[in-house]
Amino acid sequence: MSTINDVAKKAGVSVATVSRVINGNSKVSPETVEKVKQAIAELDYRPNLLGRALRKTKSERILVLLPNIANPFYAEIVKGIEDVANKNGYSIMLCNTDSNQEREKKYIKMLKSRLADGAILMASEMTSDELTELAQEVPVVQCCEYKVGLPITHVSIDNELAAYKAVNHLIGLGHKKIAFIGAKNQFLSSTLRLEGYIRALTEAGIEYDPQYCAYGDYSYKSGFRAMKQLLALDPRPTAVFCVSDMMAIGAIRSAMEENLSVPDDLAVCGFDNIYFAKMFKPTLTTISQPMYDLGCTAMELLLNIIEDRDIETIHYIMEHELIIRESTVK
Amino acid sequence: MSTINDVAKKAGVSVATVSRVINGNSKVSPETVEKVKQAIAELDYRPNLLGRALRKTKSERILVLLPNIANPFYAEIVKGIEDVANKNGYSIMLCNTDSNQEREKKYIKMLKSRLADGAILMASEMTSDELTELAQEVPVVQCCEYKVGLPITHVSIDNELAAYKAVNHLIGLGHKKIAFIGAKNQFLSSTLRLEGYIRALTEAGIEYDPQYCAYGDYSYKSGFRAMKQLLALDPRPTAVFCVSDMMAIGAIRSAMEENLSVPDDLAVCGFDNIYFAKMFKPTLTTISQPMYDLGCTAMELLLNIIEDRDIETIHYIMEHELIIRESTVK
DNA sequence: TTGTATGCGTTATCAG
DNA sequence: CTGATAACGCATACAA
Repeated sequence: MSTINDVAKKAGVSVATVSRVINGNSKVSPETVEKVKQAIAELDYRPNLLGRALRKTKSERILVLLPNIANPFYAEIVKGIEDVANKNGYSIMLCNTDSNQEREKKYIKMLKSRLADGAILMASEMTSDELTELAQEVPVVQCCEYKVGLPITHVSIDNELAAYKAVNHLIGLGHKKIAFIGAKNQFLSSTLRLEGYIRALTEAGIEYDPQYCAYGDYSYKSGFRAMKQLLALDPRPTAVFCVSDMMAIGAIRSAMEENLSVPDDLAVCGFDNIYFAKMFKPTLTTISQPMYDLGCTAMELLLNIIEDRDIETIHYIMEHELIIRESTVK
Repeated sequence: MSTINDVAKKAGVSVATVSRVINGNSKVSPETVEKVKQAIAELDYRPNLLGRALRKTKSERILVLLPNIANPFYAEIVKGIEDVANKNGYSIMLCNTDSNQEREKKYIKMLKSRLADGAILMASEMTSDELTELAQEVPVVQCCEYKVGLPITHVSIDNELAAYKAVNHLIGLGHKKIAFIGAKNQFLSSTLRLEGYIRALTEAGIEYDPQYCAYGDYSYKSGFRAMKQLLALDPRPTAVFCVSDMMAIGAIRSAMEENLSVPDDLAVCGFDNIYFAKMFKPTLTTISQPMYDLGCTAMELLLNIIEDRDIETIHYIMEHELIIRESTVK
């Protein structure tokens, strides 16, 4: 591995000149440029990014922390992040936390030690205090999940309203016994989606009954199990709103096992609009989050913070959409 | 952001001593240790990883290049990689190349500039020459996809045999007109799976007919389209072997649109055993690759290279399994 | 046991 | 336009 020194020697110039040629922001005579470029080519020299980042205290790199790369929902967001990042000369590196606090801590440590210029956090497991402290020290944007009242820029959708609309759709179809499959965790979206569910019921004069609420962890299996439990209820629910598409698909398979037809015996609504939602039979009614745009926006906000710094905290709410398909309507 | 110098001053010792306390491999008196630890805590000091890596020419970091994080197949491999890496004190960072040569180059550049100690490559777009040169310079292991005859350690399954077994299964069910949905790209697995398909046909005395072969890009949509095309053939195929589960699912939906029943009118076999394969109706017959173990093994081989170096090139073939489900057998 | 000095590979400042 | 040199933050050989 050759260094800038080797190049300088070979070209018969100083390292400063080599650096100038590489970075191209000062005047260097055409002949010297030629000599240096030749030497670089011959030695197959590439600047050491560690040295450069150390010197410039800037790495042109962004960390993206996410709980689970297997979730297609995040994959689409990441695409948006990457496109904006690359357009602006940044590279992004994905950090799979597996919802594991220890792993997340390790990546946060890298971030704090300037391995990257900033980070986008999805579904972070950190406490409010930790987050606040982190955001003071390093450019950070939260995407999708966030905590209320923190001085941290975030982008998300209106989860309460989205759930409200989904459940209203089911009510509009004439359903009275509408179940809910949610998630029991520290995430704000979980609370908000439950609240939206309750508000829609209440406004329609339907009593909210916790018995008709079951909880999972967003996965197919947990949705399957939750639905099993709900279908044992008497009277059986005729519709269910799930806070993730994966759980909704699990719920449908659960109903199928009981020889119930979807949507005739059970209407199912999901959340996220992952692309499997339309590959499925029946195709899935769901809330579509603008995943790609969420990613783009998060990255743009982060760039603002990185480049300006003392910009004010922004809470950005993006539009969602109820997509009606076969799982609720024939 | 405080540095080792700040800590040294605050504790009234030299930076060397601070460094010793942090790394804990030399003798330091208990009292000094205490003083230093106190200073570190008060300043909330964390070593700058760039400086450290630059000095040690070792980063304890691994890059994983993959073409598409949205593909659940890779997600599972990554889990294996991460588990082994973490167990050995390494962190891994995911680089999504999007099958884009330019993006891949950028990440390779980071690797070469010692931002990481090594890399695991999945479905690399690099040429044989580029790969060979890279492997000479940096610890590298290829996972799943590789090129024959290169001096680069890799781990994969026997793709030819797997395809052979899958097609043999279809033949065993009595099918004669067996179609193939493959992928036209530079990857060895594409060629090998086609070869396995041909060998199975030939051994069974069925003539190989290129007309019954269509090609896609592993995606749902491309599988859907390819099947449309094959179903227009006369006589219509009664079975199809697809080189990815996503394409197989697309093929099934295509058949459904033509009011064909799977497996009665068309038997479908996929490849990969992504977990959606068993969520689907009908559940999908497929080849299961040991994804998690592939990841673990790739990482272990990489660690060997990193820690020993002039170890010889290893070509590791792992076991696969034909999993028979509803899409081929009632 | 501790401190001094050097170098990892860059870029930036300051002379010339 | 170019060169010498300091500095980024850290770890280590060598001295004390």
